[in-house]
Amino acid sequence: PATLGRLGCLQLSQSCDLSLPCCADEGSLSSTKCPQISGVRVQLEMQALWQQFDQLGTEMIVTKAGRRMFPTFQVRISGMDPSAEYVLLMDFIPVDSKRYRYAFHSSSWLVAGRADVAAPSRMHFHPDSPARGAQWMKQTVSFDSLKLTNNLLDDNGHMILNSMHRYQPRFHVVYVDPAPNSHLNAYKNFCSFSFPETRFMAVTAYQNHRITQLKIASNPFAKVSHFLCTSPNLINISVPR
Amino acid sequence: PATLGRLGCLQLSQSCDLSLPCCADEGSLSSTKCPQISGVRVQLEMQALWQQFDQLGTEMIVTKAGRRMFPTFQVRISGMDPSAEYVLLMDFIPVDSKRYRYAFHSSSWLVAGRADVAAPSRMHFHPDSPARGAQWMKQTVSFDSLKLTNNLLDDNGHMILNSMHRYQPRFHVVYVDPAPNSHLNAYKNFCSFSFPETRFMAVTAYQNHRITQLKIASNPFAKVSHFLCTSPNLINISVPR
DNA sequence: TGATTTCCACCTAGGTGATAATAT
DNA sequence: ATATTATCACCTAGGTGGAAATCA
Repeated sequence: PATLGRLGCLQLSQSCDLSLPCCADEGSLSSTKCPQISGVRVQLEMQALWQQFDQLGTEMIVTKAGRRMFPTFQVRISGMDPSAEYVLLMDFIPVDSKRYRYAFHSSSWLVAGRADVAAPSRMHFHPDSPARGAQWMKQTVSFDSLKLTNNLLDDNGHMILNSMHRYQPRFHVVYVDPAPNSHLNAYKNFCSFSFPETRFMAVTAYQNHRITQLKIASNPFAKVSHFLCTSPNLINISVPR
Repeated sequence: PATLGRLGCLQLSQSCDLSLPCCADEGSLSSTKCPQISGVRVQLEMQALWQQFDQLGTEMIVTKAGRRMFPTFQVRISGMDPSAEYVLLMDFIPVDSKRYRYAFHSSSWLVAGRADVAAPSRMHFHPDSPARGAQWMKQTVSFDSLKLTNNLLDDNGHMILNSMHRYQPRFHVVYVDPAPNSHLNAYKNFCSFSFPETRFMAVTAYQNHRITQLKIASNPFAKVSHFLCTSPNLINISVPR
């Protein structure tokens, strides 16, 4: 990420209001947005896989050193101004103010009290930022370099999350306005997208065995994946294309 | 590489005139260049290693599938306009019109006739192109994705070279002029750099054993490198930092 | 015979979940 | 008890030169 001074001051809400339907396109109020933003459309990649995880209750490992997400957050973008410059970012907002624990006997998540003090809120800039709309729309945009950590003092630019808390990934498209004083209407120059099926519980170790099995079956980096895919006693785990 | 239509038509010489000293900065005739180009300075990284290879007579493997260069061509750039947009590219020009063969008994290269028909001349765009000067100057620019092939019908965008021919890598900095009709003075909008110590012989298998040994000693991907670095009978091979 | 191709063992580099040890 | 940490074997992915086979 180069100097991003021209982005202005983005005002993003830091909580997910569940009383409103969490629609995939929060930027649909096109009349309030600049033309470089108003037409932007975003499609989640690997949606079937995300949904399969979501049905079981997605868990994402957080470690001190930082751990990648699986599935990886990937989107396909359309409707950008091909010659305009954009910055793409992600953040994670708490789904609620609760701390959870997993009840193995009932295989379900229970509320274990109020949320811990919020972890330092960070933005993850896609490393190709800034780039032109044509570049972003050319192919799938992948956040595979994004890593999750539970280290409050993390110095590697990873996303800091509280273990045993639920999070909603959020994706932002910011138009880099070359005009002077563009900060005066910065609110017109970005839009945000949330995909409910990408919500997850941050954990330091997997709790739900079925999540573990689906990770192994679908992540090529997880060990003995080839065997498990054809193992008869796990035949019920099917991995969507 | 995005659409590069604005680059105009570059006229680059396709031969290396050895009657002139092959200086590192061919773009020093600053009066004929635009301000975004005239100040550009380029420094070869790993120069000591390049020189060590050059003294032995550098060889680079070419394969049908494409092989990376070692050492990798890397440069540090200064003097760009931080906010101007540039494209960085490389090409390879024949050092002479000769075909060579290696005489093992004398451990030297002999002329084996006139050059074969020239391989299709290609440009390799640095994959980060186009980008602003600030981005390019921030850190070393590495062409580690560049691959060499001897396959005349290569379909992977690799650089096509004739085996047993000598080549001079060349590096180009192109200013992406946003002005209309910028093609009219495209010759002002780029500069080129050649580093004599990066010349090499394209081969399908190493000929000079000392080159093989230096590759093994200095390339972390070459096998048993750790052992060879400390092996007493190869103690004469020192790898510069 | 010299040059090229194919295949391979052996690396680097780094992403996995399992496990055992440790912390709270 | 429950949660976290460190370590590890085992993967993916891909860059090496060596050796044997093949080509011209």
